[in-house]
This record gives sequence, C-alpha cells and structure tokens, in this order.
Amino acid sequence: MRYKRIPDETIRRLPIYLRGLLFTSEQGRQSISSQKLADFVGVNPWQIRKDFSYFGDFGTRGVGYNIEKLSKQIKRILKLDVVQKAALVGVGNLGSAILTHPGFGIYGLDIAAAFDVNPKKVGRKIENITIENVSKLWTLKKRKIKHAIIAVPRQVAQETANALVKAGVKGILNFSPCHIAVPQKVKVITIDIAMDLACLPYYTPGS
Amino acid sequence: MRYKRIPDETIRRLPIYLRGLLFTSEQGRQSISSQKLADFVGVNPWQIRKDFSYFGDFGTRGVGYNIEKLSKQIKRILKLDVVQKAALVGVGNLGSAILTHPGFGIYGLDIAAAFDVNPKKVGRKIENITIENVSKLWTLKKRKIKHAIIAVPRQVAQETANALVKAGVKGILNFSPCHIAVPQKVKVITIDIAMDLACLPYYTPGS
DNA sequence: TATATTTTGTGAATGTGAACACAAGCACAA
DNA sequence: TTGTGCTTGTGTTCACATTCACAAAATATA
Repeated sequence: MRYKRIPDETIRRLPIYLRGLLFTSEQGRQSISSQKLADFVGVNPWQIRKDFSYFGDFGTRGVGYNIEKLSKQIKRILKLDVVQKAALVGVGNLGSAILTHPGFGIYGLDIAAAFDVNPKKVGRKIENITIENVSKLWTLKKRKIKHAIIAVPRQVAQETANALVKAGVKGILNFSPCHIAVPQKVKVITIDIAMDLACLPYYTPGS
Repeated sequence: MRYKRIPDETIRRLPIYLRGLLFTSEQGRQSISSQKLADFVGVNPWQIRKDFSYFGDFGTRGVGYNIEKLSKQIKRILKLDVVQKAALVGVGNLGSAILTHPGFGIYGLDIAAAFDVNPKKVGRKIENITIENVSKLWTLKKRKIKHAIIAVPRQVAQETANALVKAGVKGILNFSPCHIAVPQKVKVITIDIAMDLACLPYYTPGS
C-alpha cells in the first residue's frame, strides 16, 4: 500500500491529525496509539491507521506512532515544513477576525499581507501587518506570496480573484458566499459560514 | 427515484443551489435550466439534475426548473421554511464578525442571542443583539433556541458545548479548532478556518 | 399535425472512500 | 527462548457518490 496515491479525503484529515499530534506532544508524550488519537480528534481508529498507511510505516506494533516523526511527515506532505505565506484581501469584520486569529501559526502559516479598498483603512496596522491598497495586489508576485484569502463582499469577489490570479496566486481560500471562476491550475476552497449553519436544522429533530 | 433517501452530499449542496436560485430570481427569471444553474454555482449539470431527482419532479422538460417552486422545496427539506434561531457564544473578533455577517438572512437564519464571559462586553449591543452573560445560557431552553455557534477559545470549547447541550441545544456550529464530544443525538459541524488554509499548499504547484 | 429542438429524469457503470477483521510484528516478562 | 498482550498494517467487503448516456417529455415552428 506504500506507494499508492493519497486520497483527497485523507489529505483533508491530515491537518486534523496534525493538530491533535501537536497538542498531545505538548503533554510530554512521545508516541500515541491510533485508539488514543482517535478519541482525541474524533475519527475512527481504523480510519486513522488506513490514512497513515498511505505514506509509509510510522507506527510500531504494540506501541503506537512516534509523534515527532509522524508530525514531520504530515507537514512535509502538506508542504507545511516551510513557512507558507498568505495574503488577506478585505479587512472588514471577517477579515480583521482572520488577521487576529491565532491558530494559523501551528500549521506554519503566515498571513504576511493585507489589502483593502477603503482609503481610511489603508496604512492602519493590525497585528504588525500594515494594510495596503488593493491596487497594490500585483506586488504579490515579486513577494512570492502564492496563497490568498478573500474576505470581500460577494459583488467584488470575482474581480478580486481575477486580480489575485493575475498576481500569480495559486491557491485561494474564499469566504465570499459565491462561486468564483479561475483557471484550472488555481485551487479554490470556498467557505460560506452561513451555508454550514443552514445545514444544521436538517439534522436536528423537532422543527 | 422519487422516494429514495436524500444522500448527505446532496444535502450539503442544497444551500449552494438555494443561494444560486435566490440570486438569479433577483434578476427577474422565472425558471432556469440545469446548465445555467451549473455555470452559476460551479457544479456539473448532471449532478444538479440527479440531486433534484431525489425529491420529486420540479423541472419541465425543454424549459428548466421553476425557481420559486424549487427554492420553496429546498427550504422545506432543510427546514428553512420557518425562521431558525441560533445563539452565538463568544463575542471576540470572530464572534463579532459572525454577528455582523450579512448572509444568514437569505437562509432564514436569525442570530437571536449572543453570550460572552467578559463582564465588560455583557450589556453591549451589536446589531440589535444585547450581549448576555454566559451564565444565562440555560435560558435558551425556554427561548426555544435549538442551534448555537461556538466561537470561544479552544480551552473552553468543550465546557461551552456541555452547557449548550444541557440547555437543550440540538445543533452546534463549532469554530474552535478542536473536536468536541456530545451526545449522539446532537449534531456538530466543526469549521477550523486555519485548517482549510493548511490544505491549500498541497494543491498548489511549486513549494 | 408533424418535426425539430431543448432539457429533464434516471438506470447503469464507474469510481471512491469507509468499515471491518485479522494476520503480522513488537515489547516485555518469565 | 518462549509466551502473552497489545497495536499496527492491509486485503476485502460494503456502501455511497459521481459520471455518463439516452429515452421521455415539453415546447416551438412550420
């Protein structure tokens, strides 16, 4: 099984495992069993073992997985072994929350730039990041920033994406509640927080 | 096919369709073809048709789907045909962003209450919602609020969830970056915005 | 009425991931 | 060295979701 392609669903779960491993290593552990990790992150043990089996042998039978070795490998697969810079476009309420959000750090993610249209916001500093004018988006190319977060109103999301693609951005995390079209080589992940809430009533009994 | 159970993945896509339908109906259309809707929301047309086929005949061959009828049916399935109230716990940066977020409205969602531990925040008003003390969470039961959004620090996410469950909450949207354990009957959807960003580098070529 | 055109609805094929059970392997103790 | 207990690794089975292709149905046109 060692040389098979890693399924997308497994990739999606890797950050969950990584988070869990980092938090448990804080507690002084050196290794952890699939069962223990499962309890902690809320995924079945056999699912965890299968996922890990896609990229080599990390466990020791009878003992568990070496936390240090495993986290390093997961980081390498996700390309998080080097600091990954990202730019934020749109410093409204949601944008500000993202800028101040702790928790990007543990994945080696660094929000390294922020942009907004509002001239009043440009120049202001949030968390050591100086907000720049959106007209300066093209500078991302020479700054070698390949990832961006879109947190602008729906109406301007597509044009923002266009500008980002033109600036050489390869991956976009889109918080605007709409589909945005990009060239095939660019990866977009869209999150609509209202949409996720909208699914809840379906699953909750009694009206 | 009319009486088959609706797959989970279809349910997850229904809000996307609903969003698309509502925005296109603003443009004065009465009906829309699966092809047109597909272009708009970024899902394949045959996927759309299959999804709709799980719950009855809404399209007219040669014409398309009646937007009005279809949206109503989707809302009914998702139980969004009545206003669904939700409570927010944790009015920090992210919590405030959620409170002021437009876009819950179109799904008939109403953030009807907000709670925080910080006494300085309690009593303040944001978007017509007066922030209450978390010790008042138990009042959710008699207020018949069955959904909640958790936007508190990771360390207190589990105890917050416990309090919510005790208060009769049946569905939780969790923004804290951790797994929270709840009774089986309670549905939890966890969103970790850092995690989604962490997946991007894997898909973007060149480091 | 007949014919062309459009678009839905769906059975079947294909692909993908989850669940399971158990053999293989390691550690530790006697 | 042998046995016991624990945990991984994986082949297999099963369930679900996506994709495809085409018949059926409605409309428009002549």
